[in-house]
Amino acid sequence: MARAPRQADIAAAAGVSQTTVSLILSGNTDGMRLAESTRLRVLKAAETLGYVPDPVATRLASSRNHMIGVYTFASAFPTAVDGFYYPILAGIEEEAAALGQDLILFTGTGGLGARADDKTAIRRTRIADGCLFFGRHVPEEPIDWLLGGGFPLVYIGRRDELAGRIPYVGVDYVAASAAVVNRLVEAGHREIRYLRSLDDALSSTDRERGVLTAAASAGLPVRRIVVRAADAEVGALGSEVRELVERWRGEGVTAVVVEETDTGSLSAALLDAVHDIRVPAELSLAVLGQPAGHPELSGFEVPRRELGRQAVRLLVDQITSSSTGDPEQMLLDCIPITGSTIGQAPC
Amino acid sequence: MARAPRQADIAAAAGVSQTTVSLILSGNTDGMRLAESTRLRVLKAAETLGYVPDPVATRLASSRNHMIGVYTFASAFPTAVDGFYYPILAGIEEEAAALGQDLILFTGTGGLGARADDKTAIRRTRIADGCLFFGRHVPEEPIDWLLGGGFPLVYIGRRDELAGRIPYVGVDYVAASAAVVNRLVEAGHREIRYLRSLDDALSSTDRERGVLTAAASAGLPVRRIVVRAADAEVGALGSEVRELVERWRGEGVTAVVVEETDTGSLSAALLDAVHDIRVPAELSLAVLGQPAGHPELSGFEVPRRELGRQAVRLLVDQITSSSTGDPEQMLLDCIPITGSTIGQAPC
DNA sequence: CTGAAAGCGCTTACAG
DNA sequence: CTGAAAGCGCTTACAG
Repeated sequence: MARAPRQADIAAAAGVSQTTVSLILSGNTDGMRLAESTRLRVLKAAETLGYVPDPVATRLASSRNHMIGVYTFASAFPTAVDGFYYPILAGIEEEAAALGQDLILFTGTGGLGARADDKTAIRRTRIADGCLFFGRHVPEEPIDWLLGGGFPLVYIGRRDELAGRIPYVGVDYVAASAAVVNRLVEAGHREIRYLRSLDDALSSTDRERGVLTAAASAGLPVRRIVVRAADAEVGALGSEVRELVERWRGEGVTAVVVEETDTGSLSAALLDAVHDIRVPAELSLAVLGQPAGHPELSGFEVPRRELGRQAVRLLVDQITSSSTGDPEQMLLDCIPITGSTIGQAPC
Repeated sequence: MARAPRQADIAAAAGVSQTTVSLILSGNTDGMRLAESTRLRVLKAAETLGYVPDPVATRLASSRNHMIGVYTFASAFPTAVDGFYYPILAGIEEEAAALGQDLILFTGTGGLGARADDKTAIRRTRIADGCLFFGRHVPEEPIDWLLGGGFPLVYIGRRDELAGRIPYVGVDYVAASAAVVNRLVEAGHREIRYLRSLDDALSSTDRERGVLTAAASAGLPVRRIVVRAADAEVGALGSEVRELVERWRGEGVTAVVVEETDTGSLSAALLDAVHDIRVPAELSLAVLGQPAGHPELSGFEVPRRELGRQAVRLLVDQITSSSTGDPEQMLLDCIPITGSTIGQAPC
């Protein structure tokens, strides 16, 4: 079939120049006196020919394409942790649609078929007007390169690399975790254990900071127990946690606080381990981040969808204002979950 | 800071022409005798300057940018039906990464902030090398327009619109559904009910065709019961299905086949309705498409991840071969699930 | 062995 | 009121 019509075709049909067509179609007619009849003639011709602007050419000429990138360091759709990432992506898409932005998912291979390194792949994000990054890992060189070039970017999750120059939308895990411990203290718990995974991500260390700070100001030495959740085989992790719980019961522990990780394996192991224990009568349980499908668990929920939405807003702000001020960094509050697994401490 | 380097900058740095840079970087040096030293000098300069080809310009000049679009008619990340779409998207991403393609998610608003119609939004997909479409809806005009222009596209899900000219990757629901009924027949069931939603999508009518055909060839009049699953309020649907099940028990029904829809509301309602019934001793159950989290249900599973993967392969095939032959259309087999909800019919 | 030139389809000063 | 021209950053004949 015939090739797609372009502005030149419309110009020929309407008897004007291609420039005039561009001006009229873009609505950019402010400064010009234009015969209304000409305008209508051009619009009619465009309609008749079925004209659609070529977005590639538009972008090349105008350097805005209303596309924002999403770069994930692993897979954007990891199978093991569906419930974790999906709401974030959903929030990103929702807000992007609301702001009229298309999304480019960078798969990390760099579109070259070859196994490109992060460096090349990350640089490719420049095709978009700006980019969202997420993943635990900050490859400093290419991110610094983008930042230095004034390329708008926003990380999802708090970041302190590159001297704090990375814009991000994170979660206030410190406050939320402290609040959970306070709640336990108010319910009379004094022997509390905090179960966390072997993980140095800020989302983990921030939680720990909140727990330990709250415990300290309540004059309470919370014991921190680290298990190698992420690495452990499921079976091994399960029996490790079961032994822990058994020991704690002997030690008079009345409450356990557990960190939720992206895979949910640690909280799952704990839930399994307390299967025969009456919760909260015999033992209170609190999660720092609620796993999907467990609305009964007391603690807090991570505002994942909102995280995605806010990240898009921040990014689009950056793009449209092109401000070179301080990096935009913000923390979102978690959603407190009352649940039914925190009870009064047994006397 | 300085603008992004382009080929001209490399050319200046290496003391060659921009053409030579383009040739060397694209690896398009077959027909030319090129001093290895020049080649290295250019590559070095590109590396030093941190050159990244502008994909927009590349695309405008060469009509390839290693990006494939994903156009969904609603949201790509609908909240209600996570389990349904997620594996398809995961498959798309996986295969796209394997083939070195980035993904553009078209949000459907057309990138203009304004509420653009499908027509405009769909035409925008032309920015990519090709596009995957999914959704129950085929807006014939813009799709025809893309097809007519030779734009590579693949639908996810079987389509018969536009005189069968739409390339797709679908699922062989007819065969899979027939197999389920055959299995019930072999287990001695004669009074079977088929529960389906009020839905005219091919994925629904194909299932029905399989069920009815298999029943007919077994000499068995399967009663087809249509409930308005999709539209019904959850409560209303629940009680409607509960009444049905009660009636069926009085009629001596020994097996129920239920269609799985994207929201899963119908199978959920059925599971709830048979809560007090011993399955499969008193009643056998089969699902035409297994809902997440119910590995015990007999029937088949839709190969969703594979659907995404194959769609990408077909699309990339189209893009790279630019064949103008018959539309590529393929059906994937479902995965039979033995499960534990089909038993021998009570005598 | 390498470069000057045209062209992809637009936008945007600039000139009448 | 409208158009000729340059330019966005590439690729691709074509010419030496």
